[in-house]
Amino acid sequence: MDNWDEVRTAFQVARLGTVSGAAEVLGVHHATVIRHIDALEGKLGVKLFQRHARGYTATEAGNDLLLVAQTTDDQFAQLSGRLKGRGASVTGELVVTSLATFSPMLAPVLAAFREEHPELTVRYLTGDRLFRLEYGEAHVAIRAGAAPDQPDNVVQPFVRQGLALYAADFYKERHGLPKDESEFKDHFFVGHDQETRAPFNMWLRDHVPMENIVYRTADNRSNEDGVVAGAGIGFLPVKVAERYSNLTMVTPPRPEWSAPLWLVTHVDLHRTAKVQSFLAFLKEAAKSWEA
Amino acid sequence: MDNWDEVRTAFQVARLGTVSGAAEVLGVHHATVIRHIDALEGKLGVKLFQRHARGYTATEAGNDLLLVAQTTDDQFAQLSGRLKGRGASVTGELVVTSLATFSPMLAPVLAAFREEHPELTVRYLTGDRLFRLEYGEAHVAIRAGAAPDQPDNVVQPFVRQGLALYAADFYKERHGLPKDESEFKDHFFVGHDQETRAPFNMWLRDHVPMENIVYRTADNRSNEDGVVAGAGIGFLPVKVAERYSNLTMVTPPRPEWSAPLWLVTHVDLHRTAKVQSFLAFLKEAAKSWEA
DNA sequence: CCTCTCATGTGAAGATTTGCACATGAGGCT
DNA sequence: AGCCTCATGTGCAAATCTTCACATGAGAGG
Repeated sequence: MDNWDEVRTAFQVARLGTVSGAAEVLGVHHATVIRHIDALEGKLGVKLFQRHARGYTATEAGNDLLLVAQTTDDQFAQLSGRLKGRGASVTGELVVTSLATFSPMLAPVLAAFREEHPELTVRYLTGDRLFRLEYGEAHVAIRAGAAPDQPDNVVQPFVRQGLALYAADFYKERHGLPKDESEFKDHFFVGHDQETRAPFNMWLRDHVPMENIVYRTADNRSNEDGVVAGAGIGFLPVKVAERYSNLTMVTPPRPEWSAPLWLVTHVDLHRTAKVQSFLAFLKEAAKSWEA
Repeated sequence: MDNWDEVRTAFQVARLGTVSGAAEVLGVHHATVIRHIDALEGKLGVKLFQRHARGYTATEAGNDLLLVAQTTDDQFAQLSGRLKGRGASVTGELVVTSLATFSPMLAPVLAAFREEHPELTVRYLTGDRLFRLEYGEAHVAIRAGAAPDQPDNVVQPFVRQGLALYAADFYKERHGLPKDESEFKDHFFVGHDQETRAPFNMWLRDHVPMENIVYRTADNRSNEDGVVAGAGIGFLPVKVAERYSNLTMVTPPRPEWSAPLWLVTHVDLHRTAKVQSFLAFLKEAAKSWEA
C-alpha cells in the first residue's frame, strides 16, 4: 500500500458515498477520484466499492478502510494543529549553548524567558566542545571571537561584553592599587596561561611584563577565581564582577578589551517564533551588558 | 494537511535520517523527496528537519510527525494485509437473497458452505421486496422467471427446478388418484389465485377447468400447505415434496412446468473468491435439483 | 594532504497525473 | 409521460510532478 493519497481519496468516497462529493471535498476533479479508486482496487485486488448510478457504496473492504483511514485523518489533523501552533508559539524545548563563562549572565535571562512561556523547557548546554547547530544540538548559540562563517548558520552581532580590571580586597590591602598604566609594572596580575586571541588578553601581554603575570590559568572560570581570591589584578566581565562585594574596579571598561559576541542560529530554525522570540528577549536583556 | 503522500515521504526521511535513503525506500528520485519535504514544511509553516551535509535530522516537529506517521504506516500495512487476504479468501459476510420458496433447498447448502469456511458469516435474506444487488444489499441472488437484464448484474443460468403434481394421503383416501390427464376434470386442485407467469401455473389453467381449482392461494408457501393438507392435487418442487411422508407423486416432473432459475451477482463482486467459491459450491449442490 | 565517496541541491527535459468536455443513465418532480 | 438534475465514465489536451544530469560540500581513509 504505497500511495497514501489514494487511501485518502478512497476514505472520502467511503465517507460521503459519492465520487462527486469526495472530489469536491478533496478539491480535485471527479475523474481523478475515479482513477484513484480504480488504481487502489487494482493494487489491493479487492473491490472497495460497488458502483451504481446513485454513487459508490462501500463493500466490507471499503468499510474496513473507512475505519482505518478515519483515525488516520483525525490523527493527521491533530498533528497539523500541533505543528502549526508550534511554529507560531513558544513551546517545547529551547536549547541554548555558550561558553561556560556566560552562564552567570545567561542564567537569569533564561529563567525569565521561561517564566514568560510556561510551556517551554529550557536546556542550557555548556561544555568543552562546541555544540553543533547543524546537527540540531542547539537552537541558539552565543559565540565569542571572530564572526563564525558556517554556511548554514545565521550569525548576527550581539553585545560587546564590558570588561574591566579588578582587584580583590585581599590584594588591595597588601599591594594597593595602581593609579594608572605606568604603575602596572609594580603590580601582579592574573591572566591566561596560553596565548589566546581574546583582545583583553593580548592587551595584557602588551602592557604588562610577562613576569608580573604571576597567576596563570587555563580557563575563564579559574581566572575569575584567581582574581576573586586576590592572586592579582585581572580582567573580569563587569556583570560578573558585580556579583562579588570584595572587588574594586582598577580600570574602567574599554572597548578595545572586549571581544564581540555573536548570536548564532541555524537557518532552518532562525525564522521560527520560538527562536525569534528568544533572540528579541535576549537582546533586550543584554543592553545592560554593553562595554 | 492535505497530501498524505508528502507525510509518508517525511516519515521515511525522519525514520532513516537521509533523503537518499528515504528516496530508495520509496522508490523515487531523491529530488522528489526534497521537494515533498519543502512543500510540507511550507504548508505547515514549521521546519521538520535540519539540513546538513550528512543528512536530515528531525526537529521536535519532525519527531512528532514521525510518531504519528509510524502508527499510520503500521495500520495501513495491517489493512493492506487484511484486504488482500479478503480478496483471495472466503471470510467476512456472504449475503444471499432469494424468494422465500427456495429457503428449504438453500438452507442446507448455506449451512454446509459455512461449515467449510469457518470465518464466514452467512446472511440469507428473503422478503417481499427484491433486495438490490447494486446497492450492496446482497452478494448473490437467486431469481426466477425471465432472465434479468440489469446492466451491472452478472446473470448466469441456474437449474430448472423440478416440479411435479402431488396429492396428500388425506386427498387420496377420499378421491383416489387420476390415472392420466384425461381424469383431471374429475379431481380437485390447489393453485394460485392470480394469474402468474409461472409455467406450471399457466399449464394448470390450460389443462384443468377453473372450477376444479378449488383451493387458491396468494403465495407459494400457502400453496404448499394446501397440498400437504389434502385440499387438492397441486404442484410442488420435488425437493420440497420429499420432506413430507404423506405425499404421493401424481405425475412425474416435466421440463415444461419448470421455470428457469438465475444466479445473479453484481459485477464488482462477481470475480471475488468468496462469490466464485460460493457459486461453484451452489452449482454442485444443485445438480440433484434438476427437473 | 589529497582523493574518493556519499550526501544534498537545482535547472531543464520528460512522463505521469490531472482537468476538461462530453456521453450516458437513473431517479425525482411536475 | 417527459423533462431536469445529478450521478458515473472516458478520450484528449494541459499542467504538474518526477526524473535526469550535474554541481557542491563534508567526511573517511590511506
